[in-house]
Amino acid sequence: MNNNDMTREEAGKLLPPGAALAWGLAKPPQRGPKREMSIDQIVGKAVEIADRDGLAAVSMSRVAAELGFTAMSLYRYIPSKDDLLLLMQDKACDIPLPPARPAHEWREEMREYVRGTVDIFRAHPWYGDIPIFGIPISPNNLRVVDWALRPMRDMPLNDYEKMSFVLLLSSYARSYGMIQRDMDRAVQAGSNAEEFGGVHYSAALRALVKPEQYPSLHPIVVSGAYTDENGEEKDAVGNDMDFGLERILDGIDQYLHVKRDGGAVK
Amino acid sequence: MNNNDMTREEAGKLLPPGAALAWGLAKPPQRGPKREMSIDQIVGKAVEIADRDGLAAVSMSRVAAELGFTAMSLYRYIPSKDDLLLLMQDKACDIPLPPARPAHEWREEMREYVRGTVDIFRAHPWYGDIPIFGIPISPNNLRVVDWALRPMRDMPLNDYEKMSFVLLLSSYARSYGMIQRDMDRAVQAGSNAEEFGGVHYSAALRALVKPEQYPSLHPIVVSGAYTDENGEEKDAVGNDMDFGLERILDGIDQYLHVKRDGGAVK
DNA sequence: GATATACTGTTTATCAAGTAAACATATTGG
DNA sequence: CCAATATGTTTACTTGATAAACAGTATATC
Repeated sequence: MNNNDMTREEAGKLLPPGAALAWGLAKPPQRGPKREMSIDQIVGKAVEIADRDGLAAVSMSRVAAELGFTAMSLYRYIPSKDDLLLLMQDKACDIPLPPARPAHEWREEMREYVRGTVDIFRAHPWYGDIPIFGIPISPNNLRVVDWALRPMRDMPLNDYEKMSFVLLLSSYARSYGMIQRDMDRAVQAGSNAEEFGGVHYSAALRALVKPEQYPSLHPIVVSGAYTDENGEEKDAVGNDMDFGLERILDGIDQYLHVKRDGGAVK
Repeated sequence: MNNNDMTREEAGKLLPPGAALAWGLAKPPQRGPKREMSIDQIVGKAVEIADRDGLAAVSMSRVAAELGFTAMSLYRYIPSKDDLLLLMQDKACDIPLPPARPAHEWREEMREYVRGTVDIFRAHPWYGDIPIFGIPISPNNLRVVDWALRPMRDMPLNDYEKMSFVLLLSSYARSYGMIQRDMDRAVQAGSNAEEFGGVHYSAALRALVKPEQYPSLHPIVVSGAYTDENGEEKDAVGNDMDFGLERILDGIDQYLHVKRDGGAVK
């Protein structure tokens, strides 16, 4: 099928409106009064509010109010709140990427990708709260996917294998990003009030997680490793994120060897 | 600190109300009229609604109405909607676990865990839509964590290493579960209406994802692997989920070897 | 057994949020 | 110049969570 000669306008119609906006597929209006806002401005303010007060604080009225307009005015720019969320998500992905590395440094390049992704979750704690609608389809989000693929450009892998590795890395990055975010929050809240989750939970869980029902989990709850008290002393092998990540990289590495040498392992 | 002699009641006070309910930490009322509902019944109905019409369809009024009561009556049982969501999540984790395997079959046991987790996402497509509040603290959810730990019971790993491996497996399972869910949806929607995402997007993305801006992603979009058209023909190495999973298992395996043999690889 | 108490489910009432529709006003292509 | 098309605002509707007051009911206690 020859879809390659589809115009950007046509493409815009196939995408959800928010995605079309993110791609800049919107004919600038020819008549009518000058616009007093811009999509960038709106999304920027929304991100600002979410950074400050969380995603739940982002309402159409709040965003509009902080820009000095009424809620309904936003709908002249963005057709729905879901679209605003998509645009926020894409904005959070608008980060500078480090330069490419030589092919043999693929492990380090993958590490950079995972760190960079985790950093998005830390920089914008609300990022992980946006419901996932499906595969990424917005421009900056796709640049991040492209980044994930970059270290594999010279690997003898087919497209599905590459996508599988992207999934491996990105799902780990997401989960770790969320954990990291929660830990950031705990630190912040812990300094202010002693009211935070983890510590309280660990006492409760020790009373509830019985060895009979939870034979494998029990010792880990008792030791405090489950609720992650004393969060630092585990840095023997590198930090927590790196440990899991290196296992993934080892798994990838091994596959490459097997595929090249036909079964033998390094 | 000697937290072990905390009573279940005391523990309940430290947990969010929803979690306390999930653990059954609620003194049955001594006076007043007989209760006409039960928590199980409410949560069951909420799950039923979510299974049928999605998480957004679960409102206090809808749940109450389908049980023949008013919205406010639910608050006599569950203090807030967030608590209801936690209970739903826990209920979805109430699944039968396969019997333990001998230690040397740890790979298969981990596979079973990942498959089982993915199946939760498929059985309850709303499961992944529930916002994550932190680490699991409800009983069935923790049984699943215990399951994940089971294959590691005899491994020479410290608690943090075990938790890292759990994170590795569970984050992969979550991401793959969500993808699988979306694919299930696409199949369902595709048969009814041709209106579904993936296929439409792929045409649009081919027009937008230019090789200059997306050098690594472009070929994959063009081939259709990104939007996952022709979802089957990639079964050369086993199915899609297994491929990534085997890399994780290889990574774990290798670590075990290195740790035992002090650096050498199998 | 009477009654105060602690419950039950209901009714009524807020409040917030998303968004449709109608409106007055501002630009600009023809 | 003016019809057409925008813009931002006002008004209004809907849905959802949940607080508060209420009327009826079972039990503990006297």
